[in-house]
Amino acid sequence: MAETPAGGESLLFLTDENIRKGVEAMFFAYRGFTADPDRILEGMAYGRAHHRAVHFIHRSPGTTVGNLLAILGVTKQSLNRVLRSLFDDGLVEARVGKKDKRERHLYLTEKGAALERKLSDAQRARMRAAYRAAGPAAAQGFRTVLEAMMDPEQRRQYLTLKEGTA
Amino acid sequence: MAETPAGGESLLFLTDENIRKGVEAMFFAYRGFTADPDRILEGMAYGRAHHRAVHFIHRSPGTTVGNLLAILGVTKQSLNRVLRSLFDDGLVEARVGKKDKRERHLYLTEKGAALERKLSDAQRARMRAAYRAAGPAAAQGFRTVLEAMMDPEQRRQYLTLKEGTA
DNA sequence: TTGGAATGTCAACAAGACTGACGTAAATTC
DNA sequence: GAATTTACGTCAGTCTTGTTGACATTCCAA
Repeated sequence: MAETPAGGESLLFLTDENIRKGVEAMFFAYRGFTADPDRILEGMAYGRAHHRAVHFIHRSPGTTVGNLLAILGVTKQSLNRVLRSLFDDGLVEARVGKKDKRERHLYLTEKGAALERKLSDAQRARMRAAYRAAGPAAAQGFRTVLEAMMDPEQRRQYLTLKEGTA
Repeated sequence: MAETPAGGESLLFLTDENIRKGVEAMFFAYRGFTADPDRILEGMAYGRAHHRAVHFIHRSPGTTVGNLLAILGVTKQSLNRVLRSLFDDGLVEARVGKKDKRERHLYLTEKGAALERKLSDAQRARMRAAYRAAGPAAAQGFRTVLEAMMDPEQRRQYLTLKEGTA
């Protein structure tokens, strides 16, 4: 067995054991990640699906239904159910496209923006606490690994978003 | 506005913008994280819930139903549905406790272990590729942030598992 | 003008979670 | 030894979020 290579590049961090720990960390952390918004939403007539829709509409105001479909990776029937309730409750409004009148551009209303703020404040508070506790280098590593874990298509969308509104 | 503090401890990585990127990275990465096992399971009569059960039974052979309940954070009715199908298909077996005969200790059969291997190999392959691409320091940071993001109770369970079978 | 794209909608269904209620056996406590 | 609590199973019903399939509308583009 080789000792830790002197020239850096130790691959000891790639053991099955170490990888499994990463898998379990991801499982437990995701529960924490969604816990706060879930708590806020329970009792309201909304769930995680509404949170996601509201998040990405906030993120990319004027996005189309089709675009949102691609980002969320669900069927239009599924998204439509969510959007309809958001329309009905006056959280989201759709404006017919100027160039292409088939498209609906989606925007948050004041009420929708308020909910979005409430949800993302809660979620960000936890993420910020974790970043602060772990430090800048760890936070950077965290993002690097997550980006490497995405499917290429998801990564493309993530990066597009990242640059988009910035 | 202050410039970057010279004495280290820059808190610039805690901006809303940076935190939001972390949130979105988590969202997209989790899709990748579950994609491979999901693909394997689709078509079989199983889903993500079965994967989780099989994973933790493999991880802690002889664990009790109540313990599994606590780890997975679901109701007994929900878990029971999953366990029943795993029993029926001969992937998991339950042995009555020796000391406390109310308890059922859960074990994977050969067949169950084979499925577990198939699923976790796929999931680990992705995690390993991400680790390799990101490097050891990033991998360490990744775990640190994830641990800081868990609820205290989840973290306790995660750490117990970590030390448990090692 | 016609084909295909973008969208909406109806219906049916499945997985996976939930609550509530009830039952049984075994352990623990009084 | 009786009463209570614990661990587990199960029946029944509900909710959210996802799925397919089918069909209509609108409208851009070749």
